[in-house]
Amino acid sequence: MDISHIFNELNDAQREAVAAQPGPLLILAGAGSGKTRVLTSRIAYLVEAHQVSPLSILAVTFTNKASREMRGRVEQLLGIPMGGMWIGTFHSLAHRLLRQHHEDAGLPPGFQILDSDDQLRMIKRSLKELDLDESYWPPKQVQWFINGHKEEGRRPQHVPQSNDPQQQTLLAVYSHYESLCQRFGLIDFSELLLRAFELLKNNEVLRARYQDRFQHVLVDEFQDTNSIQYAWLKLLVQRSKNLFAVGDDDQSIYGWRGAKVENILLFEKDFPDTKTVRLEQNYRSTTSILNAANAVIENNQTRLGKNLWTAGEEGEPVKLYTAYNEQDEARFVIDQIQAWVNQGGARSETAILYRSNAQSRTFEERLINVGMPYRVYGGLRFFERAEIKDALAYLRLCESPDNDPSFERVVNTPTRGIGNKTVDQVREFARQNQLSMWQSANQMLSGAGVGGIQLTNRAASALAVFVKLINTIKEQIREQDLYQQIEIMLDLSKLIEHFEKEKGEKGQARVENLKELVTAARGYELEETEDDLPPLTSFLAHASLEAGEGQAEEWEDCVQLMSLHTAKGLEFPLVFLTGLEEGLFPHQRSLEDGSGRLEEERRLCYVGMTRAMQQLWLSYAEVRRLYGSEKYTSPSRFLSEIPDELIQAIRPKPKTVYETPSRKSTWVDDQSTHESGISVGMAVTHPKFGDGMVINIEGHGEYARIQINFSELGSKWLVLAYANLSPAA
DNA sequence: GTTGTGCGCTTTTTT
DNA sequence: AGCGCACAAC
Repeated sequence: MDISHIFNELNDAQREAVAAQPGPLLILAGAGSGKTRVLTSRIAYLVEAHQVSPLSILAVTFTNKASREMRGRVEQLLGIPMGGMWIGTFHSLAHRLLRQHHEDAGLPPGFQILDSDDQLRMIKRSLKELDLDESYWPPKQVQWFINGHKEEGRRPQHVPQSNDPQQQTLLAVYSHYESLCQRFGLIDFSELLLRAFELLKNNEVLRARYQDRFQHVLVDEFQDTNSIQYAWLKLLVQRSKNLFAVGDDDQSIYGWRGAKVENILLFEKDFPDTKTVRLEQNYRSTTSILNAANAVIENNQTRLGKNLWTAGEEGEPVKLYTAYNEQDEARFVIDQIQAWVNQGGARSETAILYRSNAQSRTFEERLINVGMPYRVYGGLRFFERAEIKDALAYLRLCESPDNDPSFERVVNTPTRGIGNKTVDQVREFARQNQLSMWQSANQMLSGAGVGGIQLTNRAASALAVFVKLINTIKEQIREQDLYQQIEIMLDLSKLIEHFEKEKGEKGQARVENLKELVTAARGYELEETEDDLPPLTSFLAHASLEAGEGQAEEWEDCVQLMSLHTAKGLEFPLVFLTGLEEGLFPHQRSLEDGSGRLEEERRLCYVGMTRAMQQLWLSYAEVRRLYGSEKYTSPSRFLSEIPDELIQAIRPKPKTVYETPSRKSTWVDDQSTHESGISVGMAVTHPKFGDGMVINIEGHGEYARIQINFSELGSKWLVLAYANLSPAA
């Protein structure tokens, strides 16, 4: 079979990786080195050259988006649908395994997934039942504790004994939480992974079956795997040893949520005959950008070592703008984008990156001001919105009434006279009798006064209305199409009605979202799904595992705003890396709790810089308003790690002494006074544009251009000779 | 059951 | 500063 079409587009290192003999393979793929191409080509190669059946391939990614893209690209490469190939996120694959073998995994057939919100509620409930005060035991921290242990594969009984009373209490909550979940067949995200791991570990027959089936396992973003994910992979390839792992230690930025870069080192230890291939040729950035990024990452001590190079052109030097404050920073960045657009560039080719989401605001304000379209990534996604979660809770309750988080969520939404007191009583009754809340509600309504808990008449009748409502919905949606089921539920529950009453645009948006849910369901039904679950069950699982895109993607040409973490894996011709200030980036928190955190920040900086294809702008503000108060900043240490000759500093005013004392050579545009006597910082009047302040001067004599920030129009570049300026009164 | 007030916190994000 | 949350008053 002719497989040249797979190889044609690859360089030597890529080819070596793609065509390597089966066995453990570790691909260290630098930023922009064609990582995804290698991964997809490998799959295509296995199928075409080695006649490997798609059925025996398992490919794992971290996000649903990445899975979809990978499947699409493989299918494109092979020209055939790859329906039989298992490809998905760790969580979705684990879910699939658990659905198929729920009995072996000790789960009821209708087990439900808890998202982190639901998990938090469940933890709060555990705290309450154990009589622990939430202010001493912050639920978030308990959640962190529980997930941390699960991600390390530890059940409560595996956590090392400790005399620390605090540890013991946390452990007690962990145990209690676990028993609650088990009792009602609820599974949180980390549980999904842990259960799937234990399923294979403890069940020899199943383990053998999947080890035989998946002859080839491939993982993307291997540096982001946590302990349990790696353990699961190891178990799967125990026999075949055919694990193809692609990752980049320099792009490991999720250590704070349990990812273990060390897994890359362990890999070579766990599989002694591992073949390691380095992909070091970068196809994305100019030499200037790459050199600057390399200079930064070189400061990390714990690296496997890798040096990215490019055959591309040198390009423009990386530029640094020192802003007065965050507004000046925003103004400058957006002026540059404006200029880019004026030269024919697209807005969507530009990205503004920042360390923390709070920084987006200043940029947004400015963008709105100049009327430039933009899109902010991050924030609540579709399935995370309150109204959507309400609707899903109704559906879940109809599907599996013992789902307590859903019960609590909608028992009084819209309000129907079931207050806290009543809910507490139901919860307490459930606890005493080891029942779900749904079961409790039913029993309390029928068998009068069991267990000494007595509902008032009013509460009882309100609760009865709710129980009846759920039963009615259940009855009405039987035998209906998925989207009709949702429509019926929305109608009977009066959810739409409820949000319509909500004042303002917000209520309007919520109603829209609910209608969108119906549309989403319609679309979902048409897709072929990989499981053979009832549509509603399948849809609900899908909703838990995939949060959905931010906004419905308007394909308008707009500036992209996102955090550095979100930018990983993306690329843009023009990139602004903003807020390079000590305490902000690297973040204060990382500086405080040491142990490798700073190196992770540096990797984050590296990730940010390597997003840029043609031009990279760095910026920081000398004064930044944060949490209400103004703070004088000092430039990020990462800036001083870039050699002077690779960076060009541009400033709006004469440099002051205290910053970047090391960088003296290349102040290209620090010209602050023009021969005519006009200088930066001077207030001037323009006959047409009015009053403004000079913020930048470029060039000399009659060719000089001058940038003025007009009080009414914002900043503009003018040719000084024609500007006809006069000193402001 | 809804509405108002005061307090505390504030990195990054996926599933 | 701004938001979300918990509790108190209507």
